[in-house]
Amino acid sequence: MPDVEMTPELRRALLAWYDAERRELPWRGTRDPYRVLLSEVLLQQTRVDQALPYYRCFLARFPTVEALAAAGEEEVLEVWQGAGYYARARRLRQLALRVAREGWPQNREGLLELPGVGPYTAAAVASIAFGEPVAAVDGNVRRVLARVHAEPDPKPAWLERVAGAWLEPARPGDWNQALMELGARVCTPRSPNCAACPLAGLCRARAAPERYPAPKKRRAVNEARWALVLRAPGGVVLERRADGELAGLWGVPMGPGTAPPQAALARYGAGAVEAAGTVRHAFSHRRLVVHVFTGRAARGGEDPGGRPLSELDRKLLRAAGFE
DNA sequence: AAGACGGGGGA
DNA sequence: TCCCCAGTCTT
Repeated sequence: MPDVEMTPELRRALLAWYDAERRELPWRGTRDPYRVLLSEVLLQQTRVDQALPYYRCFLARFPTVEALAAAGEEEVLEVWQGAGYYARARRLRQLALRVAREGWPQNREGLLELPGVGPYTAAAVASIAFGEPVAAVDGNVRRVLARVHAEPDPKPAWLERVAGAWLEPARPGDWNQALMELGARVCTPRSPNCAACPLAGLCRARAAPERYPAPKKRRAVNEARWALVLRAPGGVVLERRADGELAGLWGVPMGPGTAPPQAALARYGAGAVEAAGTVRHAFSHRRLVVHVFTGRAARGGEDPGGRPLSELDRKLLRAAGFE
């Protein structure tokens, strides 16, 4: 079957739908590459509603790319804490250092070289901030194109070709956002509202939209951990997590297994510890069951409010009686 | 090509 | 519960 052709009428219909129905978001209507980029990075694997407060706080704290470049990593994580995918924040700071030094790249190709900027973000920023006629394909666009073509397994090269053919070169930024907005508001993963869809007339998946794209299976792995919440003179014993999981954030001592080994207790100068229940926490591909233990340490200790913490560590502190 | 990386919300 | 999200980087 040939690709579905995007006609001028349908293009107008989608753009009209976008103009009328789009949400008013703080990053709409700006062409400042810093703001556009920040919104795109925040929206990587994150829903609009969740990203919104972070966008405001981040911009209030770091109004310009120069301000961000001047900040320390921990300052940046402080604002990002709770948003997840913390590598985004660290890469954004690296990006700022480079842009403050060398200036903004002027096209998709150049943006692609920046840390944390992949094919989607490069195309999104290039089209929205620079007006470059390039298609941005995210999860929403992927779903819309797969459904319109009844394509169960849309591959990147195929998406690139079809999205490029559909692009409205006169309004590339609006066109990309219109397609994404359609995916987010109408052509949703489950229960799409086909009756409200401006593209319904040409959609080949009308009979069974939820079959496209075919869901991929992933496995969840349960994992046992122990965690130590130790009261100490200065507050609670916290350490900075190394590279890997939750890298750069602070948290309570934690390790594999259902109880801390003696060596761990000795390391923090903790005597007897007491079981304080379990905390469950889901990561992308893992489900943690964390056995929490409380006790006292002779030295050390920090105020948890003064360090960037993940939601997991907040749960652990709550389980141990810290609010 | 596959795995790692957070957290939240909808069904 | 399970699934997915305005993805990117590393093996």
